[in-house]
Amino acid sequence: MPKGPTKRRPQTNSRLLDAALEVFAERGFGGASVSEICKRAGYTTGALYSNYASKEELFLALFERHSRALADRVAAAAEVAAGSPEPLMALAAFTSTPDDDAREWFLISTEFTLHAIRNPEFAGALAGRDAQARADLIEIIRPLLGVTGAPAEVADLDGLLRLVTALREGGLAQSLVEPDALAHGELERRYLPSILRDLGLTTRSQN
Amino acid sequence: MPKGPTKRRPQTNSRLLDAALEVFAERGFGGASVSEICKRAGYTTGALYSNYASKEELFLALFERHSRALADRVAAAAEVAAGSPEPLMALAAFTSTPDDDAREWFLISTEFTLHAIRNPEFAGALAGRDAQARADLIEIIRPLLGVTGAPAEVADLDGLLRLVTALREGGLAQSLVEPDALAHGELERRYLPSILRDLGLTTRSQN
DNA sequence: TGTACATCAGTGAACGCGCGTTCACTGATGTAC
DNA sequence: TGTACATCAGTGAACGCGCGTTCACTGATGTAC
Repeated sequence: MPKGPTKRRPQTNSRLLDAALEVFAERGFGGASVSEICKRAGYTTGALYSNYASKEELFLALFERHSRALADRVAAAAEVAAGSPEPLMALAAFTSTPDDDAREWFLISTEFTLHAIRNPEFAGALAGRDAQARADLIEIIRPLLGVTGAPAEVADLDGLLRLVTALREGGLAQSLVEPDALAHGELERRYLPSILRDLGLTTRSQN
Repeated sequence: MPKGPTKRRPQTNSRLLDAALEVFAERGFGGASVSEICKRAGYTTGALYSNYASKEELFLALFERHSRALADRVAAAAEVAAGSPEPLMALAAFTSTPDDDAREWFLISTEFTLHAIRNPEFAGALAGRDAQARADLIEIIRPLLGVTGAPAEVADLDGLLRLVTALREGGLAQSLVEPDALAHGELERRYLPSILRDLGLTTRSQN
């Protein structure tokens, strides 16, 4: 006599979320249909409503999972940055997504951003998550700067990370619209060094 | 016996486009309903189909009108920049939208971007328009640089304008999600001067 | 200037379709003995 | 270890609703005379 969730529940759940990611990315929240999501996940629509109260709740659950994935990437970035001669540039490059899921990652992130701008209650959640990600990155960066003697106290690192985020998202939009005109990460590679130099944050090397 | 479009046609058309702008911005393409657009414009749904073949054609017409508006802003920016001691910064600030329609402008632009990423045929149209806008801006910038003796030939102005665009769009996304955390145009004001200086493009003043 | 009337511009009811959601159900799960 | 059976997890048909689109129509427009 089962008393709690069974073993297959989490699997069903994650398949639904995988499918939701695909369909929301490809058609947008309004354009995505519940039945297409379920079909792609290999279930009937009832399965979705056995797991979530509504299409919007599924969307919010996807946001939660996406947020955990972001936190994982941030953590992974720590290791890469620590071993690099130019930790800030390494972080900027690594926090960017690998090329093959850049498209889906951008589409769903943008969907979250639009949802936030249209729904102030949700904006708080998105802002909080992004602030947390920046705070985690700062924890990584600060000691690296200390080690190399950069003037960590003058730098508004949070502002700098906002800049990197804007550059990444804005650049990605252009890259995805015109893949041949602008390579992924091109803007960061090209213009970030000027800024880091100007802020006195270039740490170990100088090219 | 009228033989072509009548006088009231263009007015109907522009009211439909006004309403479409509002509703597409607020609900997204998939979430916007044709009947809400028509109601807001003060017509019945038949009026829309007397002017456009489908919801998507209306969306594309809105894109065309938006593109003309962008060209107008670029032209207006020329005059402001010419009279400024720091023409590049003035351009960056002016090409940014006035605060009150920043939100709607961002939402609809993002809707266009998403549509482009999902529909390669449309991506060409969007890329072409943006390339034209950058080319027009370069026409404005180049003589200003010449006059002040900056090394215009070393600068990849098109790339620089891509950077400004990314900064504006990426910054706007953050400002609109968290209005109190980041002011409109803050990133440009704060970080562009470093880059211009680094590229040798600061022209008349230096603060 | 005024009227006739062909053409144009919107009306508004109706269309079928696919949407998000519900629910009575069947089969799977896994604990208790 | 095996069986009984309470609970859980999905099924799949059905729901009403609002969607995008169509079309026969009425009234507005504006040219011709």
